[in-house]
Amino acid sequence: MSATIRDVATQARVSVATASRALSGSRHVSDENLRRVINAAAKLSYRPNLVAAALRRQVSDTIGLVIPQISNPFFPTLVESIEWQLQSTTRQLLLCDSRGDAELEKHRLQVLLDRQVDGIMISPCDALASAQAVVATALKVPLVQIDRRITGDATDWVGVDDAVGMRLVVEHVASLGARTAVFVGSIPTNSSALLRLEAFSSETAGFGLKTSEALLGDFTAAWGIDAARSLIASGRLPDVVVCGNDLIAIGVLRQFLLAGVRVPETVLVTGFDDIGSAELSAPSLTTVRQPHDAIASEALRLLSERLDRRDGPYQRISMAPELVIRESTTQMDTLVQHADVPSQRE
Amino acid sequence: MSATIRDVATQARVSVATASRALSGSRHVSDENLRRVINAAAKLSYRPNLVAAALRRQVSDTIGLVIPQISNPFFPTLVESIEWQLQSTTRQLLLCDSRGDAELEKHRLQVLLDRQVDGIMISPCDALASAQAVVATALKVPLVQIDRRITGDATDWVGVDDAVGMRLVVEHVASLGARTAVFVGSIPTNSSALLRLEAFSSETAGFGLKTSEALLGDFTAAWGIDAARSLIASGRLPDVVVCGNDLIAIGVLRQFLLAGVRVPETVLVTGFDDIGSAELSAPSLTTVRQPHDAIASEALRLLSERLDRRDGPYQRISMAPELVIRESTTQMDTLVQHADVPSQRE
DNA sequence: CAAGGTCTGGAAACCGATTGCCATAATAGG
DNA sequence: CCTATTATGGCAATCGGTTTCCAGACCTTG
Repeated sequence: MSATIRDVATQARVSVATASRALSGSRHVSDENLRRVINAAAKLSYRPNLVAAALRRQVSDTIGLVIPQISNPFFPTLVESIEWQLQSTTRQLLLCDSRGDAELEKHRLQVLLDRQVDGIMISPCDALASAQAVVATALKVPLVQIDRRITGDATDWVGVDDAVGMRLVVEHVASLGARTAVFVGSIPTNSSALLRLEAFSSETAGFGLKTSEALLGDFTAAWGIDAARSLIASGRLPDVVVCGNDLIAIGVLRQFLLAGVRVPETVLVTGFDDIGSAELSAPSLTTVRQPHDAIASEALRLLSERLDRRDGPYQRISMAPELVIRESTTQMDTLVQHADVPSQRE
Repeated sequence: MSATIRDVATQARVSVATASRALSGSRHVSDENLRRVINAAAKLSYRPNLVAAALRRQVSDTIGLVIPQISNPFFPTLVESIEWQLQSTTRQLLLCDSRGDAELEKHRLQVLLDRQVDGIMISPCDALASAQAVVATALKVPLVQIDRRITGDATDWVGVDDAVGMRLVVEHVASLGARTAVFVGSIPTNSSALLRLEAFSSETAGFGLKTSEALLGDFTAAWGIDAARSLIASGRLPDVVVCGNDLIAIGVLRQFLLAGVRVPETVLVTGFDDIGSAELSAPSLTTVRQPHDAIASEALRLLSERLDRRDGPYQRISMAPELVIRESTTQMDTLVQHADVPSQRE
């Protein structure tokens, strides 16, 4: 097997304590011994066993990340930011996908605790059903919620300001002259779904837009397609379809295209998140850009603060998002080319 | 702090050995003692420290996964499959993103080894530059390459059969009457890029398609956009643009749409991978579907086989993909609606 | 009834690091 | 010159489990 610190110590003719100190620099050792230990370690290609170190130090240099679904394209970008920023520390990421199932999520949290993670970042899949487990976990280990959060204010949280994002959207479409709007979102079991829905209601009221009943499903393109189909079937399209996230919006765009409903000429469409395909859809999608990097770095900052001070008041950091205006709310030259295509509906 | 097995033993009035055996079931203990240990553990809400167990058992129940880039939408689906299948074992996933950088990748592998992972799954970012580190790592721990692989046959591998996939594509477009084809792919630094490029050449030759020089960049939509722009600028569009992956194809579609080049009427476009947005693009994309779940389960099977038998011949498992025919190579009713739009070219 | 086997429990070693504590040497201060 | 302080090294405890080894009880079997 591979060399242990005992082998290094023997080879360097010093005690294990000295070898350990020389390698970790935790205390000063004489130049002579330092040199011998370094050489011995190199000669044996010594690599410290991090499991053993974790056991003794009671610090695993590992943080757990629990997300609802990695295949929802919003999360990979977030994971990427987190993973990248972690990489500059010595910490490593233990990834868990809860599949949107609070029971499974609870189990995952338990396993992370058993593995002695130093901290946990979680985007709880359900504002209510996740609450108990998240709170219980937060009592045992530094925990920061990210993006989504449970109801109540039991832990640190960092995410986008959904209300501001929705305001930007509504303000924008109102300025384009939209008078009627409909919200296509997700059933509000998680905080993002709920906050966006609420913000849509209050902002449309504020800007004097007429709304009809929101269509609620889940955060998938498939639901966007269904919703668009019902809207078309209802025979009354609003001026703007405001979607709860980009996936839904892309589904809506897709279905409108198939049905010959022209976007943005006949109806405007907006999304939320700014996932990669938002700028590649046809038409490209006006949406609210989430500041992943900033969210990731704030989350890590909160986590390390908690490591230093386990008590202290909880913080909620909501980051202002940015509106990205694209074709789905703009008359573009290229789309004008198709202006002679007969519209399916008035 | 939380209870240890010593506390449980004391509470149950048995030795730690008995407590351990009762809880793990590694040896039979009397009904009476079993009952007492179970009760004591429940009473103290005992949870075993998995770090300690890992140190003693020399098994961490952790496997490392190294991928080139989590934000490339192909990988999240793969990660999801792996993570999900792992979940039914007791193992956990340590995720590493190499950012397409062989040096970083090497460092990540080293850290995984230091953490005593039981096995590693890696999609090497560079067929040549990754080779040394991958081979060296495979000597120390069971390792299976997944999707991409290094040149040479040093380790187990499981992935899609790129050649078959490309044959399906070429066969399909040839059957639609395409006579000229151009490949838009990635510079062949990784195996997927190389194998698809090579297969394109041989299959087009086999089916008697004329090709012009391949356009090579990277596996991004941005490159697809660039490539499409050059194709248009060159003034001679082929009958079909075969792309190295879906992201590129989506970029190509996007640029063609902007430029008024009609797909599939004027030119056919195909992708590879079948990422989520392939069926949502406009037009939806004909592509080659990767069997993620099968790849993931085979990879895990190979890994456990290696855990049992460290030696033994290396296996390469290539899974046959499936062709998914969509609008980008089919005349669809909805697109016929636009038939009166003047074509931009000839 | 003796000899061998099976079953169960406990003491202690062990995994591989880190670190508290003590001993010794060297240096400084009075 | 003697004491106080600092620098350095090593022994051994420790983290929290698992597992080896041994002992004693009980059971078979010839």
